Amino acid sequence: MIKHSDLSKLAYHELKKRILKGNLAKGQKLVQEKIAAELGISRMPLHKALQMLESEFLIESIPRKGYFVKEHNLKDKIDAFECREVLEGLAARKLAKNVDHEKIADKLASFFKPYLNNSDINNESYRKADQDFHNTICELSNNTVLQKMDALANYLQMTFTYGLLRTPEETLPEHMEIIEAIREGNGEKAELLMRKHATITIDKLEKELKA
Amino acid sequence: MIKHSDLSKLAYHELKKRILKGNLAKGQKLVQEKIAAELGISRMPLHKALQMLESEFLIESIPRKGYFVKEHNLKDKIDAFECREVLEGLAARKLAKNVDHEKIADKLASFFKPYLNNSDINNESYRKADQDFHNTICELSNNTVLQKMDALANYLQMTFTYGLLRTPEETLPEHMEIIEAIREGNGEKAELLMRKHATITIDKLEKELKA
DNA sequence: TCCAATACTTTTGTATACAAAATACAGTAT
DNA sequence: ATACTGTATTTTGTATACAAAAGTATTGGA
Repeated sequence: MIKHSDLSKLAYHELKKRILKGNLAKGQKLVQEKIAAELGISRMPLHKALQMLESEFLIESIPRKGYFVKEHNLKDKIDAFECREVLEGLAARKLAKNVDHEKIADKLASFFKPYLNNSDINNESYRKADQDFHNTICELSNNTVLQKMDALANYLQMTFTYGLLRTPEETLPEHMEIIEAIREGNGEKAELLMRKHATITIDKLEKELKA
Repeated sequence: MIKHSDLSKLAYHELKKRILKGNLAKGQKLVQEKIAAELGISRMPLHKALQMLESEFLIESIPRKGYFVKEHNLKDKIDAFECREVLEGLAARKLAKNVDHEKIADKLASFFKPYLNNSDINNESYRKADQDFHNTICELSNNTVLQKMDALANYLQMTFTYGLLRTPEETLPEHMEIIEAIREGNGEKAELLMRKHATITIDKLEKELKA
């Protein structure tokens, strides 16, 4: 049990939290000296933290000007969701074709057990299960590039979307269908269902964009 | 010897070049002080460059140990290619559904004009056209997340694969088919063909993996 | 009053210095 | 000879200092 103080990681997590909580306004400039003083560290580890946040698209750097909190509009969310659609489709296909597809299906199903035959679903808790479901699918995909990419796309979408985009009543059956396709070992079906699952949400977002 | 304009960017490009050329062996440790002295800069801008390379999966950092040139095996290449398959499929679909799909098809076709009805194709030059084709598809997709992600996946694959994986005679007709689907405005067909195009290459890579 | 040129302040980019951890090494005990 | 241990060296992590660019305020002129 070795604790590395690692100031840059601490700064990274603190700033990430602030951006997500909305404590730092979109478009706001992040003055290095100011933040460093606020966090009680020097600019060097802070700089490392800022670069990590930049590679996650949370902030952006303009040379000789500084770092700015990125503004994410609906279009960006849709873009991220579109990528997630195809990436998680790929992940679902790979899981279904995995030799352990039945075990994997069991694990995925476990996230939703509490909500089956339940007429009064707690939104916040279901949201967590939904997140676990999508994350696990990519983690088990056995594709390292996919894991990193989906984390990004997923993240961009999650971060700036508070609450559920669709109701548990709507998405729960879709989730279970995907899980069953994986259990059957039907890769093409699993991919198709996963993509359909995402497409419905994208359509909803696009209607918002037009409105 | 480097002019004082943007030392970190210059260091980034220099190191990237060295890694790609293979001047830096895979797994090799990058001692900061040493490289900084070599490039004639301090550790601060070098550090920035190292972090940029890390976010591109070219090197990896182990806390308190240092940065190491990443080793990319065949499995990693296949992983990257699988992501590219679905991401560029998405891009092709979006292009076909774009109002300007005919113009886009013309632009894409222009890359391959010199090779049509040509029995003696120069491999190196065709490789460049192939790269342009794939890059342009993502650039025109009008999806910022896709653009960045595909650059990564594409990059990982390109970097460590010298030469063509399949012959021009084999891939040229596939490219033209994709372009025609885009010209027709048939998104589903364009996506399907693009994925098929990638899948054939993945199968080839997977056979190598087993051998 | 308005504009522009210039001085001043702030902020980023870069270099250097120092502390702490990791690594290499030598010497000792078994 | 080998394993262990304490010490020296190397290397990373962090802080501070300074130079250059960007931003802001001020002053002088029309």
